[in-house]
Amino acid sequence: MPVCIHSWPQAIIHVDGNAFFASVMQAAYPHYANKPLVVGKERGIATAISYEARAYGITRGMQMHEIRLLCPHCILVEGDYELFSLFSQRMFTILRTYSPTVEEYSVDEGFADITGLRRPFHASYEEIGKKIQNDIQHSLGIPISIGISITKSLAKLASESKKPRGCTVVPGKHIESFLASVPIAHVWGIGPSTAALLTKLGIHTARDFILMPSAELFPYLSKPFKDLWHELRGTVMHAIDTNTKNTYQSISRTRTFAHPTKDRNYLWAQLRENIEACFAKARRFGYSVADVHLFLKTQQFRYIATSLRFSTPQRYPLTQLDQFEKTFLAMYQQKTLYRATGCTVGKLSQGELVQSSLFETPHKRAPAIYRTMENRHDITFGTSLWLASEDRKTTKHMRIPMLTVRV
DNA sequence: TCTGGGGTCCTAGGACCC
DNA sequence: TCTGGGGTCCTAGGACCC
Repeated sequence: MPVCIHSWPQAIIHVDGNAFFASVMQAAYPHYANKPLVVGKERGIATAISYEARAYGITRGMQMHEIRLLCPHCILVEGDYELFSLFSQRMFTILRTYSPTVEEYSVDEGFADITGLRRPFHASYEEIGKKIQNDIQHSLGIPISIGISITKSLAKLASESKKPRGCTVVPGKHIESFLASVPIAHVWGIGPSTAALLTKLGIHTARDFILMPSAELFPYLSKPFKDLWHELRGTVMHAIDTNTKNTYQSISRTRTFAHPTKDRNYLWAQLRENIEACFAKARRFGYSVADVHLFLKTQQFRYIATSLRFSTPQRYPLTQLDQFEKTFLAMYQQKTLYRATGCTVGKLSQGELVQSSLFETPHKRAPAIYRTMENRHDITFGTSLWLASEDRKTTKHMRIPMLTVRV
């Protein structure tokens, strides 16, 4: 079976904002332009790194103090996520002036189907790609990389191959030669585990991968990787998904402590905050919650976890507090040092709370209490005071009045 | 990579049923 | 009671992404 089919059965473009968060900050604040800049001050680690800062060897996840050692004059800023979202929306608006079939894959990257646009634009696909790139650069002031090929997976690899400001075109005829230069571990969808497996099979490049016959390869692979094999050979397995994301399968919240701790009250307060945050987000999207997954993470990166299932989906964690606390106490061990807690809620259902079952105590006041909480940011639950006492070392003027809740 | 946070999808295998 | 086979549903956990 030949790998190459026609050069352009369809044309898919991948648009990738280069160092997106850092580039947006540089575009929005001209005095940051062309200077080493790192976003992520609020979390203490590098989230996005401008190309000027990369030259100093700064990498993702690096701590702020390490960054200062490498580059003392580096600008460290907090992320402005509303600003990033605004730039993102404008980037996609520009893309939609070329094609209605656009997928917003994430805040800083997307796909579009540009099949058949050569005639109306009197231009090659490469020229169209460069035009989009220039439009975005001129109106938003941020650099993007472009990849154009015949499937999403190939277009993504194409845009990855040259950053920043690359425009790489891979027609069907050139798939094989292009993929020869792509190490298997760099392929979108191949992680460390699968890369190790494929290497054992003698596959080192993406070209090796697509030239291995399916009869030999597929017994080792699960569905996503079989799909990827087809995508890289030019068969569309992943259509462009134009639906805007407004639903969730799960919502999670986890926080790593500034300092690891054994303190039971502090841990419970932290876990409680994560639970509240998950439910708050769920309510914002109109969800009730049937599954709650709680975990403690030890300093050794071990997870102790428990899942709970409600027969009646819940909107307010307050009504299940006793159960959560019992669960927490069952997981907690005095002598263990913990670094984080977390909560994931799942089995989300739309709509108002249905009638409580016979054996679950209804808490009629919960909605009113939560409405108060959501309108009054200076009020918090009693347990959060433990957070205040622990954080007092670093936070000088934290004001947390207590709301005593009896249910 | 001495390891932050928020997601999705897939699969093996157990439970249960006929 | 034993033996055999097949289907569905669900869950925990793996793998991967930005």
